[in-house]
Amino acid sequence: MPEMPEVENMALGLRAVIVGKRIGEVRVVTRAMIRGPHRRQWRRFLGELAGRRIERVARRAKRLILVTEADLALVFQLGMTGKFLLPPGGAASQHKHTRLVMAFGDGTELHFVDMRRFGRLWCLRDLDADDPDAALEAAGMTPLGPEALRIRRQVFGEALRTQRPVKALLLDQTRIAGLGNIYADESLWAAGVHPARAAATLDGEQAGVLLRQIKNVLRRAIRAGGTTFSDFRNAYGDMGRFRRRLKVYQRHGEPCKRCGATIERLVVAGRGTHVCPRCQRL
DNA sequence: ATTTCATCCTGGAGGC
DNA sequence: TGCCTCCAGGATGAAA
Repeated sequence: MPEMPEVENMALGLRAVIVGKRIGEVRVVTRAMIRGPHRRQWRRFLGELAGRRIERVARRAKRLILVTEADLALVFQLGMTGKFLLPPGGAASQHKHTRLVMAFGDGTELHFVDMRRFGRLWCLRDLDADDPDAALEAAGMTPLGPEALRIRRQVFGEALRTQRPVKALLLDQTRIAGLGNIYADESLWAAGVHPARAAATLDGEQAGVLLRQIKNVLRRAIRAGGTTFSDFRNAYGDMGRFRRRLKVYQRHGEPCKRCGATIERLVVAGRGTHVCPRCQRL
């Protein structure tokens, strides 16, 4: 389940390898993943990529963006299991769940692999890589809130003015963009806030602590290479190292690392939620 | 308008 | 062993 730290690590890995490469052919294996205004003409759009160089690899929240010459852009929304692989054997090692193959002029290949097919690819033109939001919205993508690592305290406070559970707010990409289920649970534990608590009941100090912990958890997860549960790998196939640093996620039945109470699992905002009943009071 | 819920999809887990 | 059912989980669009 790639969240922002996983996508950031994918972007880092890809950037080092594919920026400057010239695209040869793009083969779409699963065309149902194609979105955007050029959906009907996807074959033509992908044909236009041929011969162009990759200029940038960018990230916006959980979306990974490849920008080519002439400002053509491929925006990947990775869903549950989407990932990129740079198979050393090229086409010979195509994976069962490969959905798209980008072949480069030098003979290497980039594979997009997505077992559960929740991943989407938006094809769009005229993307300003320094400020992609306008183009993303024009293409029909859901508008995103501020990046979780960049959101300012006051904006976060305004987002909290709702009776929804605070966890639902953290998962709402239109209010704060980048968190998913793992890092929402981890941030709430670090801040000592119960996920089911109505967001608006946090006072100013608690809101500040929560935001600091969100940024802290995300930064540490990025540095650790992300979290691997079943499926995440970076472009080289390596697993993330953050899993053993997790304090609550998927640790139900085990002791809290802060107080020793038994971690519980419940459902909040329709999602499996992990909480220390002693450290995180309602 | 705001919030919840079903849907998509597959592999793995658990029941019998 | 093997078949069956159930479930996770991000984003979306429909329903409440």
